[in-house]
Order: sequence, then C-alpha cells, then structure tokens
Amino acid sequence: MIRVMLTDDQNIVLQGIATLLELSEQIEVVGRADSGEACLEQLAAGLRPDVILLDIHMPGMKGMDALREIQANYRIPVIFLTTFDDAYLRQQGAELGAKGLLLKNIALEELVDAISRVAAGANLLNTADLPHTEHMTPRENLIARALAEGRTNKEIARLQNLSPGTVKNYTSNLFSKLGVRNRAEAIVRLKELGLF
Amino acid sequence: MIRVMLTDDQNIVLQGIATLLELSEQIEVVGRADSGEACLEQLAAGLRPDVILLDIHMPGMKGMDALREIQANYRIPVIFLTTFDDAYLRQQGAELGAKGLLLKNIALEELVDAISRVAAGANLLNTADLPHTEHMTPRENLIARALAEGRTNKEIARLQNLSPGTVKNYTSNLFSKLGVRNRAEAIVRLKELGLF
DNA sequence: CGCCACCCATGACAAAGGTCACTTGCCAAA
DNA sequence: TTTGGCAAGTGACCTTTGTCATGGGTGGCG
Repeated sequence: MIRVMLTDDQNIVLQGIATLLELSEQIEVVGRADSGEACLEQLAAGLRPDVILLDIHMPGMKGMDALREIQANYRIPVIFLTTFDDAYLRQQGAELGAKGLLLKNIALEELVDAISRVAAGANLLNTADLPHTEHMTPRENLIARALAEGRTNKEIARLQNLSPGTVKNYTSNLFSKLGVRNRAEAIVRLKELGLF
Repeated sequence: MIRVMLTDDQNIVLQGIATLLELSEQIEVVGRADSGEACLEQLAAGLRPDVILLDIHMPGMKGMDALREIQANYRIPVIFLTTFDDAYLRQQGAELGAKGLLLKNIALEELVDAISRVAAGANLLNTADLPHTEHMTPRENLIARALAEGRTNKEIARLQNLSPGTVKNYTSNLFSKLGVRNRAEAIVRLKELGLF
C-alpha cells in the first residue's frame, strides 16, 4: 500500500478524490489538507506519506509555495494536480523538484499508475526534455502577484516602495517572459497557469 | 433514492463526487457529463434525473449557458457547484431559474441535504432577499467574453464589427456594473465569478 | 403614442499603460 | 579583478484605456 497525502482547497473534491484512491486498493490516504498551510502543519506534526498530491490553485498559499517549503524540509516526492497542462508549470515545478504534474481530468487508473511510479522513485517531469522557459525572479514574482489581483502600476509602486517607472519595467519584462502583450493578457495567462 | 445528474469538466473530480454521493445511500448518480454540451446531449437522449448538479466554471459552454438551455427545454431543478460564493452568481442563477448554489468546499452531508431539499421542490435561491445586481445585456456579454480573453478594445471592435469608441463605452458600462475600476480588475472579477 | 432599453456611434480629454535607452550599485562567478 | 546578471531607477515618448457629453436608430410595451 502506498501512503498518500492529498491537498486540495475544495472539500468535496478532496474527499471525492480521497475516496476514489482508497477504492483502488493500492493506495491509502493517510493525510488530507485543505490548504498549503494545513499540509505543512501535518508534515511538521510528524506525518510521513510516501507521496504528496498537491493542488496548484488554492487561495492563500499556492501549490508552488507549498512545494518550495516541502522540498526545503523533507524528502517526500510531490505530484501536482491541476486543471491545465502547461509548459511553464512543468518547467517551474520540475525546477523546484516536483516529480509529476497531472491533470484533474484524468482517469483514476492513470492517477494510480502515476502515483505508483513516483512512489517507486520515478520522475515524471524530466527536466532534460522540457522546453526552456525563462522563470521569474523573486521581485517579478511579487509584481506578478499584485498584477494578478488587478492592481495598477501606481498601486504596486506604493505597496512595494518602488517608483512607478520601475514597476513599468518589471511588468514589461514579465509580459515578454509570459509571452503576452499587455497586462490584460498577463492576468489571463497567470490565472490560466493557476499561479495566483 | 434521488436520481442525480452530475456535470463537471474535471474527470477525477466528477468521479470523486459521484462516488461520494453514491456512498451516501440516498442518492443515485444516473448521469455523468464532462461538459455542458455532454449534459444537454444526455438530456436530449432521454435521460431524466430528479436534480442536475452543474459546475459553473467549464471550458466551452459555461454552467450559465447550460442552465439557460436546460430551463428552456426541461423542468428539472438545477443546482450550481462552484468555488466562490458570490452575490452576482446568486442573482444571475436565480433569475435564470437555478434552485441552489453550493460551494465545492462543503461537507458531504450538507450537499446531500441540499440535493434532497431541492428534489422535494425547495428553492435555495430565494430571489426576494437577494441584493439587486444589474445584469448584462447580450451585447455586454459578448464584450465581457472577449475582455476575459485579454483582447484589446481595437481587437474587440474588429471582431464584432463595432467602432473602437463603441467598445470603450461598453467596457466602461461593464466596469460599473461589475463594480470595478478598469479592465484588469474586470478580468479578475470575471474569472472569480467563473463566468468566462 | 410616448417611454424605455438596447444598440451604435463620435470627438475630446485625461489618465494609465508600455517601450526604450541609459545609469547606478551590488554581488557572485570566472 | 573583471565580467555579468539582477535590482532599481529616470525620463522621454507614444499608445491604449477610460470617461463624458451627445447624438441617432430600433423595437417592445402600457
């Protein structure tokens, strides 16, 4: 039996997937968390699953943030669950050490199969054959977050103690890294990625 | 036994919730669809559930679109499943005839309870005590859709054979109806509502 | 009929957004 | 120690966006 921990902010989804996994008879759900924070708490309390399934898109701490923390403190393989497949997410996830990225519209058998393979040490996100994606610097990350909330440049400048011109430079860089033309498209893209 | 049809684009979520409902012993899941289109097809093929559970946020046909179609052709009560509670969704849903709006982070018992009550004829969305929300005209709806894709005013004008100035007027009206200041916030809001 | 909601449009104006070139300071790797 | 990347900033310049006033046209409804 593979011991799995599941994290998803939507309770009914969390319980639903957990029940499905239990039914597979190959997997035991030993932990359920409804936020990145709750997931980390349970790990801090001593829970040691074989694999962690992590939803990317959650209010508060995002999947990526949680992944960073988990990688920094534990040696437990993490698989992302998300709505959209995306080169950017694969890249970011792989760099941070995630072992897989699975779509939520997947069949149960495929999910179980992927979990088994990762539990056995496999890495389903092979960095080698990923296309190169420029990743964000920490500052850009902050800017991106504010952008994804619909903030204006002026507001972002005030909130982060920068000059408005500087903010424009950052957003401008972000756009080219995201492959978009303006902030509207950037927001759509960021939401699509489930990053913020 | 209450005969329920479930619609959600994410297969693992669809199967998960279905399994949970089945386990409740009070509900029988007689139909599963992974899109609004698929839901309507099954109804057209003669399926007649007692209640339809509909995810609002789906690629392609949205929950609201599906609801419109269902109301136009059948007399089956519809309950929305969504991530965010929101006055706007309640208002729109209620006007189109939905009987309930439930958050996905809800306990199973509450979900079962709500389904039972709606199956028994209850309306959990009482129009009377809803705050008045201005709703979009058909044209505004088209504009909103394009807006939510990150289109510029010029593009929208070209795509819909309007003058750029006209588009600005529509977007401007939209912003005030949505209670936002600019297109960035509008996109955030529309995504939040799961409308596009 | 008159009223209203919706549709479409224009022009003017101010504010916000986006690009570019160029500068400075820091820190880390070669 | 030189080189290079990153953070941070400035100013110029142009485009896009948003608001407002104002004008028509249509079609339904009391």
